[in-house]
Amino acid sequence: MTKFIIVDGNSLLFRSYYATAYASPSLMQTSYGLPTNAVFAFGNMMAKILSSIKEGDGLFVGFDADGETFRKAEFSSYKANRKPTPEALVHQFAPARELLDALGIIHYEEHGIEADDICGTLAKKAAAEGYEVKVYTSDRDYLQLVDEHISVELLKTGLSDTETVTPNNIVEKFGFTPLQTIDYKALRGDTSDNLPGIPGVGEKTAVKLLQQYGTFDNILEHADEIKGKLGENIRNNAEMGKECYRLATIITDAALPFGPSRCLYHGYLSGAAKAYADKYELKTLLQKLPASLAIGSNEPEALEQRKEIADTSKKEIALFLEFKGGAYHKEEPAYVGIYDGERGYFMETPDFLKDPKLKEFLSNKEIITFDSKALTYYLRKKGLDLPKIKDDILLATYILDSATKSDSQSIYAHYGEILPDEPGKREAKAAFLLPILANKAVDELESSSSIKVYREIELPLALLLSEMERKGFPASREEILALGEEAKAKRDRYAAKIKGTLGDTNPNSPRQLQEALFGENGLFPKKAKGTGSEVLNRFTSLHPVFSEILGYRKYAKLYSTYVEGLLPYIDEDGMVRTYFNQAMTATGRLSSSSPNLQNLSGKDEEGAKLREAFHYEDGRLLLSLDYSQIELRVLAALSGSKAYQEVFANGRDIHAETARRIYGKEEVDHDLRRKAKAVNFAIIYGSTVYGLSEQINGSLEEAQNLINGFYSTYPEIKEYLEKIVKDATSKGFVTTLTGRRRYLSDLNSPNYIKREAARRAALNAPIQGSAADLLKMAMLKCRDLIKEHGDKIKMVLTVHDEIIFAGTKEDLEEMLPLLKDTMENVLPLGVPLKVEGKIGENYFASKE
DNA sequence: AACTTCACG
DNA sequence: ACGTACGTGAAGTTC
Repeated sequence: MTKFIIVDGNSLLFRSYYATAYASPSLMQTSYGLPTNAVFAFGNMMAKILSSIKEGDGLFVGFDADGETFRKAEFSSYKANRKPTPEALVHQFAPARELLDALGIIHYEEHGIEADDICGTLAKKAAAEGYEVKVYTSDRDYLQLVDEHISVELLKTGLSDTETVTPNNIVEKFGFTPLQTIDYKALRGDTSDNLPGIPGVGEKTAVKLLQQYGTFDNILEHADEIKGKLGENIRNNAEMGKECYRLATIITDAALPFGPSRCLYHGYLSGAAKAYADKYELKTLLQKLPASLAIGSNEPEALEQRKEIADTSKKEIALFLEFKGGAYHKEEPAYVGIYDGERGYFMETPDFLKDPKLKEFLSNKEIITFDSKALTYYLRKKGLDLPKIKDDILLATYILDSATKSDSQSIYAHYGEILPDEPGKREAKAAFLLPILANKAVDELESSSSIKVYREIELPLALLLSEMERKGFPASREEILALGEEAKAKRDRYAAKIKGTLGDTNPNSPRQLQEALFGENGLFPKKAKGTGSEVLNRFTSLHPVFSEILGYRKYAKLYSTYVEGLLPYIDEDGMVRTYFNQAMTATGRLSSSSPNLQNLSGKDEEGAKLREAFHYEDGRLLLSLDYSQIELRVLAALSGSKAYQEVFANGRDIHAETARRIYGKEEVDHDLRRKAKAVNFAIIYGSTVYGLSEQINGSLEEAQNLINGFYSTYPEIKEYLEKIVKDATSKGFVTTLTGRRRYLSDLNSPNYIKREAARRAALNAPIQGSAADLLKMAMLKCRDLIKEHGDKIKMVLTVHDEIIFAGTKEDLEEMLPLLKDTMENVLPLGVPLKVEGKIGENYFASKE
């Protein structure tokens, strides 16, 4: 029989605190002042539990997430008389969970469910699946779970010992059977939960009544037979007793996002445990942990170099490749690190690539990688078939926390591992650790309900992106060069004019410009600070130099960023190969770099000319499909505002319609529409009244009136935004449609500026992030659709709300309506999505 | 390395 | 009384 240990984390942590709080005159604490007495005792207890199990046994810790539970909702004084949790203990809540992470122990908590319900549900499930379950707790309510396959270890005060309760000894020890635990509580109540039970019924009377009548229900039925004050009390307090009965009943069918099989214990990483012990200065923790369950201290001599791929029967293997500067498009990795299920080793890249076993190796294995987009790009470049990718640590850690730094050093360090500097051994150890890290990361993804985004969106998307990167986006070197000559000439003409007014001032230097324009001896002393276009535009009527500087900037930007900057990236075959960064942004969007193809100018005449230079030479055309106002439609969906949704459902102009409703006019001119548009954007950016007033060049009062008007027109949006901030403040993160999270620790910052910035980010991230989710899902669906239709066209670029395809005119014309339909129906939102598309012979023409 | 500016959604 | 719209990347200057 396989063991399955379940721990009530809250119960153990409280006992740990009180067991040590009185014992030592002053609380244990770290050199930086954090109390650690509870985590110390908690850690010792967990070490003891670890010593009692072996690899493959079940081990799980459940916690209460917060005070808001259904019991509280049903019975307002539930646990109301509890003493407030000591502050020194509160500070140890997070470290206790961190300890479990460091030890590789699965734990879970969920808003609205108590630890009992989580543990109870898991205990019954595990027992049903044939595990021998043991539950550690100090709470006697758990005795109701006891059955043939579930025993309870009651923690004694002081934690020195536990009392084992089984079906065989429960009656002897307590006087009632497991299920009578609930009846007992209905009668006796529970002072610590503030449940009164039946007045006048104590331990003795409760046991006596249960022995006579069996159940609380039966007692009520025979209440008339019970004489005297006792009978009277029972009859008068039956309702309260029933209430207590309900509250004491542990839920054993809670909807948990995981099952027992996810809680099997696979050991702890020595590095992670050490990092934890160091951080909290727990000197004796490590020696108490059973060495037999330690993993990760791979012997350096085991990380050997090999000339050939080693034979292995294992289906899952790990590959780790690192490219200089992350430039996997052009660099060669010096070594390939391999973990084959038994050995961690490394090969020189040429040995790996020319190994006769490579093809078969890749086609038969499932690969765990650090960065599957880089790996698959490289394999494509080498003309190799792509393996099945099982896990990608870079993507997994990004989904777990979008703020994670994406370099291997930081990610391994997060799991307490340090990669050696020595080339070769570094790759070997990194590969060796990948399955362990993947296990942990996947567990965390499951408990944070983010496994779907990871498996169904990000992992498959990596493959699509690597293909897009590899194919490239077409650019004409000659045309860009010609554009550059023009831009350079215009830039220099402006430079000469500026020199006439400002002398040797470098127009590229904001500092020198500031001095020359607004300095003590400048043109307009102290008239403004900063020299951004916003500022300069305000002065254009006073002196020609302001427009000249703006002109200079425009052509300087065009020349340096879009001509000089871009040319080196145009490959021999006329393609530009960008990197789509998939683990970069805070909200879930992609970004593009080296070069950035997501910010090519395109708004004015010069931008048009630039975009015209992006085209094929072989007759293929481009098709651009973009979502119209996707973020505002997402807001309509998320907020549930019927009025806002209707505007889109009726195909109306959202800005004009918002203006009509705010101003209460049938006819709205351009200016009113412009202002309403600003409000719509202000809402999704979480902007303040002041911010909006700046944007519309109006008064604070006008801005306030606009916002008030917006909220009274769409009251659900106001409620939605308030709820976002409230939830984010208590939970510490916001989520998108797919459950993608963004953590915002600064929502509780004492610093006003940081707090407000976090509030705005909290308001925007679900909107921007959900739009990103939709686009990514649409990309995957479009790829599948293209495949179904014979792979005649290719996806080549994506820019936040747009996807660009390439192919012949005929093929694009055939696919356009299908792709448009796929994008518009990517997910039912309760508000229609609108996609506009056009085929053109260059990037500009496909957009106009 | 930090700051400023400006290109995009 | 604070300061002031979200998310990016690249280039140039200044420290």
